[in-house]
Amino acid sequence: MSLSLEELALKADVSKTTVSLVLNGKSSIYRISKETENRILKIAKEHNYKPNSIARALRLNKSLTIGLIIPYLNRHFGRVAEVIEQNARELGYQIIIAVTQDCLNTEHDLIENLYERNVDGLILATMMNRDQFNDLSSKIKIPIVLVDRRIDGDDIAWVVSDDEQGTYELVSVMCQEGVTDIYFVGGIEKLSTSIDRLNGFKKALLDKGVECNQSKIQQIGYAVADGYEMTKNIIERFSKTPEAIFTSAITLLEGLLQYAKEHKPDLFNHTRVITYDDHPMLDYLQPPIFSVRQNAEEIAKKSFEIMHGILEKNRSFAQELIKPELILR
Amino acid sequence: MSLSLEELALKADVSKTTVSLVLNGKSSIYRISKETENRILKIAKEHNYKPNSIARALRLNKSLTIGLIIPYLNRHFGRVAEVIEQNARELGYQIIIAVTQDCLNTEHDLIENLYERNVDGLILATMMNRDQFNDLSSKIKIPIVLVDRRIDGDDIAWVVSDDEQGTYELVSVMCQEGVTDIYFVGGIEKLSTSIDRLNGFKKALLDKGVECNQSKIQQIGYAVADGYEMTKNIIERFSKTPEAIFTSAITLLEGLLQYAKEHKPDLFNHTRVITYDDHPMLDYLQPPIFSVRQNAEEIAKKSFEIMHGILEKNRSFAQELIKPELILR
DNA sequence: ATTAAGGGCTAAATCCTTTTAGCTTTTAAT
DNA sequence: ATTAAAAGCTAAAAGGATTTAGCCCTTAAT
Repeated sequence: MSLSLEELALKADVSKTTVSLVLNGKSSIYRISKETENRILKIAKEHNYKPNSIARALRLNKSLTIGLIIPYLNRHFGRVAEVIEQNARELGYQIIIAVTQDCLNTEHDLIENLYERNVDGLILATMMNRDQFNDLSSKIKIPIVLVDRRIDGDDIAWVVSDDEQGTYELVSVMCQEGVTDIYFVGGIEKLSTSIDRLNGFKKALLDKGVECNQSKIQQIGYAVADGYEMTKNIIERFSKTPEAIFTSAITLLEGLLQYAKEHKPDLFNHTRVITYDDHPMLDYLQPPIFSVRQNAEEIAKKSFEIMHGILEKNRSFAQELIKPELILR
Repeated sequence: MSLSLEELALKADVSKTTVSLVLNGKSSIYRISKETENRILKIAKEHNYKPNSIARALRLNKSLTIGLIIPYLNRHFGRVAEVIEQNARELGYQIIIAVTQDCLNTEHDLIENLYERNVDGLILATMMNRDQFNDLSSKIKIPIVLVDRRIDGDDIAWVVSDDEQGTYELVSVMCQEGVTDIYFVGGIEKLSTSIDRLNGFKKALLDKGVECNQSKIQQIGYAVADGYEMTKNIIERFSKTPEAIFTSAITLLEGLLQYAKEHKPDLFNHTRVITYDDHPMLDYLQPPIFSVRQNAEEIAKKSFEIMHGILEKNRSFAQELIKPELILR
């Protein structure tokens, strides 16, 4: 294992140039004879030659490595990461992974760090706004594909779930059942996921002729504790128990469930709960909680596809809205 | 950004050797004058110089990169990966991640691949047996730390949850309540996780004077479908409904729940269910399902710690059994 | 017989750092 | 005044691959 071009050249009694040319399929361009070519290929195979990837990266300024920066490796992003890795591997790329914990500074540090470490591209679930992103783009000369959270812009590549449509459809189901007194338990306000889900939410209500009351909308963050807090606010602030609550992430649903268990065990007697994000365990909760399942596999596949297109087929940026799936129980 | 040693040298009007020596803190060893040193440091700072990590890796034969190979990026391994990444980052290492889907061939390919890509070490949730591992070790000249699944051997580094003890304690709780007719729904038979959990299971029963009937033990695999299958077998083969079922992973519990929902909605009326692995949603299932929570954070922390010790403090291998936590609801 | 074209291969530069061995100049000691 | 030691720095090699420019030899053409 791990012998060098030079050693191969010695064994084949040719120069390392020749070996390199042959192994890179340039025999005919450089008129290496069939005989020499076969000899070299045979010896390379016998010794299971693999080019030293570091030396290659140095020379070619190309590391076949993609940086993946996401907030957490939770169920959703874990699945996204898993599928990105598999797709990447098939095309010879490796994935360097790093988690931000939804901290903007950490995100910046990580981007800089991976950039300096010569990744060929970055796939990013970002917290940046448009200005911050543009700043970054001007400094960084490698392709960036946003995943899960988009930033508007004509030349920004992204792949996200169709959050607005998904939420719209889910909330519409409630509306069609005549339930329109729905509370919105939201995440980090400025992220596209929040904005889009809130828009879908409002649109569904408007379609039923209901103007959404601002007091029914809360947005703190995506942590479990935030879900707990927002549920608490809803239950304690209003005398009337809500007809329904929409949590815009599974973590927020967890927070809601926790609050309900501790302080409002009869919540489900009066209140329907629906949520963005699906989870298999929801199948076993009583009463049934309707949900929207994001297609993590498709999101992952497309985002690497776009990256690969930019890196190797000089395609330019692309944007993809992935259809989520309504799960009614 | 990204200017080279040579360019810095030009600006500082010294050789690149001098710049390199200064930036690597070897000024005094090589008697570089304070004045020159400061000048170089200042210029380097002004231009935010960062050494090209690829060139560095080539020269030093050290990439500051660790390969992490795990079966899936599910909740457990996702958390492990997340914490490993954070710990690694603090010490200047990057994590290259790859998933095997519990396929031994994939695992082999990945190990070879990462090894050729010059990772400094491997953290591995392996499917290999001892012979396969020894074979590998002789070929591969970088440190390996096993995580989650151990292989017996005096010189093999591993960090795993104390599966035997955890299962023992959990099953003992049932026994103390007088429930000893317990069925074992297991995973991939040859893995240490399965072996240890089964041992803990048997030991708990033996302590109560109950010899475990082989027919109550099933081991297919860790997939949800396997859990479904094993539950089906238990329910359909035996006329008497079991007093209790132990699932040895959360995925197997999911399979059980699915089967129960479809074919045996009254399962919980007669049967207690306990499981290895915890999950927040379990808090909201009725009736309560007792569980064993693995300390993913500690597992992750220790495994990187051992790796780091081997790489930088020439410590040798180490083995750590991490205490899990009983969760009684 | 000379030139041109083509066939078959390679030397050397390049990517950027790190590190060894050693050069030149100054200072101190005898 | 000579030698030895110290101070301050650098040339060049090494690490392993890729690629450009070009060498040498044979064959064909004029």
